[in-house]
Amino acid sequence: MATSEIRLHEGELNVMELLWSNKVLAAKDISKIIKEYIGWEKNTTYTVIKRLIDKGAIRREDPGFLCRAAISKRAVQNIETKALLNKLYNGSLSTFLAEYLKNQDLSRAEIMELERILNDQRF
Amino acid sequence: MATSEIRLHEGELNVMELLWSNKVLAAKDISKIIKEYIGWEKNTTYTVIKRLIDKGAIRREDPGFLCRAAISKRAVQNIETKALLNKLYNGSLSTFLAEYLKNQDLSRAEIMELERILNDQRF
DNA sequence: TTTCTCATTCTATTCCTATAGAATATAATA
DNA sequence: TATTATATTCTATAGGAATAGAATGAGAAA
Repeated sequence: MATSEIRLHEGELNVMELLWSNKVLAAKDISKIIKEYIGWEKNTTYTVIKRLIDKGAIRREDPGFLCRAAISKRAVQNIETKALLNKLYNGSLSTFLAEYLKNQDLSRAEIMELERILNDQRF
Repeated sequence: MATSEIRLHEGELNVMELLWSNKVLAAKDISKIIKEYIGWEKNTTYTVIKRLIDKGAIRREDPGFLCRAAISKRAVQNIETKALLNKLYNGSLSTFLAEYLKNQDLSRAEIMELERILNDQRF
């Protein structure tokens, strides 16, 4: 169903991030920006935009070849996060967190920050 | 440098999971097990094993075409997790957690479980 | 309206993944 | 040892991703 299955790759996210921060952008402007920041030739960007339209991640509006995100960053985060949890952590956030803490080792301040985040959530 | 860059895909993880739970397995046995559980033809499994050897994720020992994981599950978890955090959460676990809590909504019990995990870490 | 420039689309290459058939080598057995 | 079965390697197809050159179309300027 619609947005629920859209997986985005690194390259595609370059474009989507732009659209998430700017409501609407013309394809030509996207290609200019990406040329400047990432170095892609304009054609590369157009190809990626096309793929994103095909995937349903971008809506095209004419005239002007305006692009608008058709999927929110939040949705993409959910999809990708779920994918990672399923792939390596039994689908479980607790497992994820426990492993993460074991593997990295966070400063006391960082841990407190996480606790604060959890607390905020509590109510 | 060595294991630090190894990205593994769904299909490859099927094989790695087996090696992470069983120290050593002969390629032929892996292919039997995967045939049974996932349905891949043996050749498919051999191809994937080969790729994993090339990538440095599996070490082959002969005679017997024995396979042994050359990268730990923990390392793979780290790599993939870091990739996700960079990709969508500014590389930050706090951002990740905050967003996750906003997006899903966990039961009080689940949140307490997370707090417990954080506390355990504290010392 | 001709020319030029920029925007857009088409086509193509390389590489990786998924998948497996065909071929060969090796081991088991008759 | 000749035969059969199983293990292993080789080769191949389709499809997706990254990347961009070439061709075309449309608007601006002369």
